[in-house]
Amino acid sequence: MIIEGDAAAVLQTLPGQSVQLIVTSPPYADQRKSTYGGIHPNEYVAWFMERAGEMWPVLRDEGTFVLNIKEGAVNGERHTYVLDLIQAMRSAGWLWTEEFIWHKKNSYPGKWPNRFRDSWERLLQFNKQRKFAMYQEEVMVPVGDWAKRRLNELSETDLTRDESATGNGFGKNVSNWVGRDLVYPTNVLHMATECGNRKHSAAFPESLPSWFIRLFTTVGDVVLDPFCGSGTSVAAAIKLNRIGVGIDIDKDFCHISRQRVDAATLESCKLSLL
Amino acid sequence: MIIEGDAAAVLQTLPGQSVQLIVTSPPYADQRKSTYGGIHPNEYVAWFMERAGEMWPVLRDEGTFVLNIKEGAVNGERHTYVLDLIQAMRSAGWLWTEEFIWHKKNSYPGKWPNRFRDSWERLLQFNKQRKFAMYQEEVMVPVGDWAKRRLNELSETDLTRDESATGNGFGKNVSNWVGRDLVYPTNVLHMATECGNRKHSAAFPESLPSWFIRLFTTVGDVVLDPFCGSGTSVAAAIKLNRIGVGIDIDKDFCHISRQRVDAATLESCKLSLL
DNA sequence: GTTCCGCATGAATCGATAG
DNA sequence: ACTATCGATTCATGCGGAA
Repeated sequence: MIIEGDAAAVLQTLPGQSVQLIVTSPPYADQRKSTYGGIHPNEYVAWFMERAGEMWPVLRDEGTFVLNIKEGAVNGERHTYVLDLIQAMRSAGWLWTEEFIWHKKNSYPGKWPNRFRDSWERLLQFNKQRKFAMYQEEVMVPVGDWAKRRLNELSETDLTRDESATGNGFGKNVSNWVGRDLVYPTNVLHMATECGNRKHSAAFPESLPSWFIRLFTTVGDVVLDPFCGSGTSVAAAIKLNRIGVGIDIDKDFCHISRQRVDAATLESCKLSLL
Repeated sequence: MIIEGDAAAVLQTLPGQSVQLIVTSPPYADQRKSTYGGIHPNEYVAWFMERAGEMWPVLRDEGTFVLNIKEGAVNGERHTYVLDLIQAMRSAGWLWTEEFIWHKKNSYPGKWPNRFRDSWERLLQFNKQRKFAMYQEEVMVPVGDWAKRRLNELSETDLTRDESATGNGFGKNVSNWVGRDLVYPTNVLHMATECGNRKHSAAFPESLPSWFIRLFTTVGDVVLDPFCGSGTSVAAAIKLNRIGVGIDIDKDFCHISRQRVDAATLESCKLSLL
């Protein structure tokens, strides 16, 4: 279900304790001006906390809030509004459980005299209480793929400089996994951004919300994205047989989202027949 | 050179404006109690800032301070002392230029009910002013395989995209790209942790300080590690023909460091004969 | 049906120029 | 002096058409 409107208002219409997972990538400060009007970094925390306050009653006590965000560079310095945001969330009662790293393999190109390309984003996990639902087995990784991916990275990057340490550490580590089928992942996720022919400004890849949906919800749970954009998270939820709810203030985005959601629903129907 | 003592005191004995790069992995809060006495997270910022204040006059104006740190989990939550530390550094006049991510490829296995293995650490870059020394070419990495195809015959896209400029950009572009086999890295570093043959309980791999030493200094510059532990950074500096200075409060660590430094110096001497 | 190749496009950032 | 706009720089990916 896609609802058009400001999350601050729409959230008040949702029933309390109904959502198991909020996973969202809100407009970053001073970004996406064309679609969201661009919130100034200095006003961003107040803007966000107003909406986070409405999310609290909607989220189930054992639910989880995953926030994808990254601060930009201003006057040669990283802006601190994300740090302020974490502190503000804690002051409001949220627990800052974890910070995952999304390593974007295809980051935006460019060259500057004082800085390299920004190739990662934060995935902040907040909870209402220390005990929350987590299904770790759902995101386990086949050991074969794990090893293959690591070896790929080895050849691609400057890891060759790390010969001695890599040789010892990696080899030793591999021997630990021999004989196992599945291993638990870490808090570093490697995924490429979507920069294909979609109309919308490329959000995160569907595999990202999909990962957190499998980790923090089970079939039939409600997944909410209060800034759903083109509906990536909602479509991911539906494909995983969760109930996806998306909110966006932009009419065109809502239209795109509904099309994606319908396509995902249809796909789920077909799969259920097999 | 390895100096035994508390960094707060020893730093006062170093000449001003003498250090081009400070790269260090200080004792983490509430960690390594057996060796450093363990600073409580709530006292950590004050403890650190006292020493950072002594680093300021020692560091050259165009120099850089790279800090390797990661907060642990306390009562199911990530502690916020690193966030507080960044804010405190900025209040003291330091510029928070960048946050690199060190992705530890071979973090130790382990399982917790509410958390995956922590596989990354922060590398905070601070500067005294916006203009600082940076030698980006020294850390370039091999280009991806995609380049071979594309550069065989330069596509029209590159031409048209550069046409939007003044028109002479294209010719420049060709000369820059043809035959290129190296590209600039990103702010995500993939390096394995060093396996624990060292006495130091949290040693980072030598490739890590080595990378920053090549990036932020040139031959003959002074590199300082005020919490040098087993001397990894100092040895790395010497192998790169920089002047390495290490400080540590622990006598045994200083002993180990001196042995490593001597070995590195001897190696440099041998190499210079070739 | 595979594989290969051309191609557009990104949550970017800085410095210079213009108002 | 300070803000707003614009040009320049650059790398990895997935899509669609072609071999």
